[in-house]
Amino acid sequence: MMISTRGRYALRVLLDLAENQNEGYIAMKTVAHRQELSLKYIERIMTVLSKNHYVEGVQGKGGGYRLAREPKDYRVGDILRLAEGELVPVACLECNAKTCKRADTCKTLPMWKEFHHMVNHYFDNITLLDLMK
Amino acid sequence: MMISTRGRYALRVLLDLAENQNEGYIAMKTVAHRQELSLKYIERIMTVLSKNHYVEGVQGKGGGYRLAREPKDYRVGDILRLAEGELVPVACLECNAKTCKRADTCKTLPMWKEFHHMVNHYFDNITLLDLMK
DNA sequence: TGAAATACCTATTGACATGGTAGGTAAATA
DNA sequence: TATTTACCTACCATGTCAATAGGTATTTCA
Repeated sequence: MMISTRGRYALRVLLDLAENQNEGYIAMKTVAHRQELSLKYIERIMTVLSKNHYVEGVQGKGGGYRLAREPKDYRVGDILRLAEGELVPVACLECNAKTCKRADTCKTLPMWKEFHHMVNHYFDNITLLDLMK
Repeated sequence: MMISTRGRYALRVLLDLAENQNEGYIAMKTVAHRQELSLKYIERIMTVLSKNHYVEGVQGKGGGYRLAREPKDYRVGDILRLAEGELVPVACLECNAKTCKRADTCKTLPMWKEFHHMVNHYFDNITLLDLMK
């Protein structure tokens, strides 16, 4: 599995925020209920999004999260990479993978590389706005 | 991670067999050494390939495996699906996943479906012969 | 005919990721 | 002051991955 719940839930929450943008700050309790997700789990995911300025959080009563930019300025690829770590479908391509000594002669590596590129390109060409339609 | 070692090793072994096709039956001991893979692990992978007639195995001294068809008749997608199980990048799409009750209204599902299709299409359009070049 | 080499079979294991849960603290509002 | 919220840290159950271990059955070759 390449896309886990972390990335998928992050996307769904952001999408929820996007669709209710006019409501201002939205409590995760509300989103959790609407999306039928665990509040605690969402909170963990939002921490990352908040620290990377994908959302703005306000504590206290009446607080919550809201998008930091326009839906059209969120690329799905960025969201997934942030939530999941890297969007790498094959271990050989991980950035911290010690270079395989067979890399020079490996007949499959080019295929994996092209695939990797295709995957990222696919998700980078979809925005939150696209998903709202 | 979507493509694990099982699929990648299966591919490498088949590719090795393809490139040494004229040698007849090739012992996995040889391939394991050439590819720097664990013999025991390869054996487990080959069992599946053998049962599905991707390779023909002969026991005993001088035995080994050989391809059952021409390299051009092996699709990478088929090999990966056989070794890995399914080639599904997102859990919602697994065939045994109980249908999500949000599926009808889910705004992300179409994206996952298209992605899933793209992934399979990509690997189904590559053959062993392509990789040999 | 016996030794060696091979595919084939079953069980086990350590490490790690996944998908959460639990239990709080800090800040803001009503 | 009570309540609501984001924010923080720790923990845990489960499953998958990537092998390893130890054998058996079959075939060839000397």
